[in-house]
Amino acid sequence: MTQSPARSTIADVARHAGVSKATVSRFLNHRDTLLSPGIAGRVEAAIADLGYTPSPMAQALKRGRSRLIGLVVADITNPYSVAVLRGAEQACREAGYLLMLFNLGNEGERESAGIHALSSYRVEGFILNTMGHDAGALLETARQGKPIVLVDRLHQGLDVDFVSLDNRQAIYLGARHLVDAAYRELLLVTEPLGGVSSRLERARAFDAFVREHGGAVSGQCFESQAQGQDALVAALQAARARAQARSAMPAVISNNAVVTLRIVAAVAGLGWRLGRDIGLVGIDDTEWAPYVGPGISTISQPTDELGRMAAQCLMQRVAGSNVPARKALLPGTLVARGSSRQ
Amino acid sequence: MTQSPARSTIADVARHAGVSKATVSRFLNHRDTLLSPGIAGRVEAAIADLGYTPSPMAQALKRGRSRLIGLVVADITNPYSVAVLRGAEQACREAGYLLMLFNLGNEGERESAGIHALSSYRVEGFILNTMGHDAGALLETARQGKPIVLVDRLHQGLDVDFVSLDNRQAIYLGARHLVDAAYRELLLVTEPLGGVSSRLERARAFDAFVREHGGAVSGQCFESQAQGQDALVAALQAARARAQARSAMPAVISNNAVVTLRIVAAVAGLGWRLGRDIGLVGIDDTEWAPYVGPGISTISQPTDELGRMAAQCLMQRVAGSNVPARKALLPGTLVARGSSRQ
DNA sequence: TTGTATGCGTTATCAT
DNA sequence: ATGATAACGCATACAA
Repeated sequence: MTQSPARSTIADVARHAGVSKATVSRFLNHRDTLLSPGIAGRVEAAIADLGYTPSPMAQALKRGRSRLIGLVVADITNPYSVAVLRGAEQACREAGYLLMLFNLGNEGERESAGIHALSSYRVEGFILNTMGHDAGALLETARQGKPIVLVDRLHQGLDVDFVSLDNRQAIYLGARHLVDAAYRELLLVTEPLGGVSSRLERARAFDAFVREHGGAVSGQCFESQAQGQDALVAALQAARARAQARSAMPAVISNNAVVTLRIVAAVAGLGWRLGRDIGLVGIDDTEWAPYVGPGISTISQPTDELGRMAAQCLMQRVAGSNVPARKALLPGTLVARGSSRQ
Repeated sequence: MTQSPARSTIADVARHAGVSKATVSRFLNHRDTLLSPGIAGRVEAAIADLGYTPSPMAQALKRGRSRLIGLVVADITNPYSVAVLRGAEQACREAGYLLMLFNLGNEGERESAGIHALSSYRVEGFILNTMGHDAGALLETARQGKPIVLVDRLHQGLDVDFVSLDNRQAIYLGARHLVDAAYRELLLVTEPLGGVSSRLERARAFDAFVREHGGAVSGQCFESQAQGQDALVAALQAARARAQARSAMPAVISNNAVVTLRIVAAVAGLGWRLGRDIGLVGIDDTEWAPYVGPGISTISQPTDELGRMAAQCLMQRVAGSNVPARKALLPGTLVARGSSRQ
């Protein structure tokens, strides 16, 4: 493997074109304003000749701007995170930014480490989809004037842009759909609330929905943990018993795709059939939803939009905008399938 | 939002501790070898006081080492890519490297742009999971002495480290399992071969398997495209017809999770039942595999291992190792479920 | 319009 | 053992 010449620098170009480094730099940055016709051509040719590309590192050092955006996700394995990531990456790229990714792998304590690592690379802003269990590092970067956009999860005491599914609308959409399909005993299954804003909001919206429907509809909330399949099975059985006691039909609203699979497993274990013995609507529409059991009804999140919007909010801030913190709530859409047929 | 003081530099620390910049730098880099007891303490205190962190940008500029690894994936939406990414990120982080991600979004032509973008940030090496339709940029970076590790897909004319599922072993494992379950008419469904090494290898292994079994087992290969569901349905029907003509059972081997879902959809559309009317083993074990139909039998790839190994190979190269290009083939494991019960 | 000189935050080479 | 200084690649204030 022939070790080829190191990549050329602005000095090389200058020498090659017989001009000064400053001139080359000007050609790069102020081509239109300050430039002499003949020289410009020579510089351009030299750049092409040497295949010169500016070093973003050096530029960052000089300008204090890195054209880098930091993205911290709680768990890259979560399809939701990936979907958002996708949209965000696209928007950033189109704006000439590159994304630096930090995955917490569900170890929330590492959030601070992630922020610091990215921060040290002088990223110009952060997109965060984390639990927010580490307010310190965040407050610090916010105080340093680095823009932050929160996705899906709000963090306490942090007055920054926020992009999320309209949780209330989504829960109402799903619950109403179930009620319309004659289900009357509802169970919201969520991962442990644990102060996570989106989960709390959904739980609250669920309560509100049930309350608004007086005695006609009754509902409970169950916090499911990965290890606690037995408890989930029990909760399902209890819900069905309550329903049968008043000759009603039970149905479950699932808080995300991971929980949906847990419910599917529990239902299968009980020998029940979705849509016949128990209804189900899950938040997050996945590629497999149509093919599990009779098809899982879902509330689809506009994930690409969420990612794009997060990135765009951030770009505005990076560009200097100083408007008050915004909250962007995007609506979910219902995809009805067999699991909620009456 | 109070614009807090800019982050402190090595000069600040030096002033604070009443020493020279060089001394601080020494404390940071050669603490053990050259150091006076008292001074060290003062520097350490100053660093703690000011919350100083070195700027990787400046370090990169000076050292020519960025502690950055570039990861280019064909499609971040592909669960396989994500799984590998996960393993790679972890290994990199543990080695003190950060990952810069570039997603092609299935637009292969952007590969060159991605390589160049990352390259300009002076990443120290590349992990690539792409189609390799753009050999130019790759050859160039290889010639620049930047290590490259290919994951899953080999690129022509590029003699670099390669980490992948043992495709032959995986296909044989799946095919033998189906034959053991009394399926005799096999159909390999893959995305269009199009010169993608992993797909070609699997197709070849499949052919070899069929050949080795003489007339007892017969097999065909079908290239499925996203838009061509009808063609897939027809291929399935044809396979079943061939099977029935010799009173045998048909079964499908799917090349990856995306194709598996297409097959599931086609089978559902035909009103067939997996495991009864047609067998199925899919490469890639996903979270939903147990819950689709009677459960999808799969060949599970050691994705985390693949990612880790790719990263570790790269780290070795980055550290200067110059051993000949390696090929690491990791075995898949069979997860038998309802879709292949005889 | 172009060139010279300086500094961004580090590290390394010289001195001392 | 420590300090002054140059250099990494670039952009800019200033001088010409």
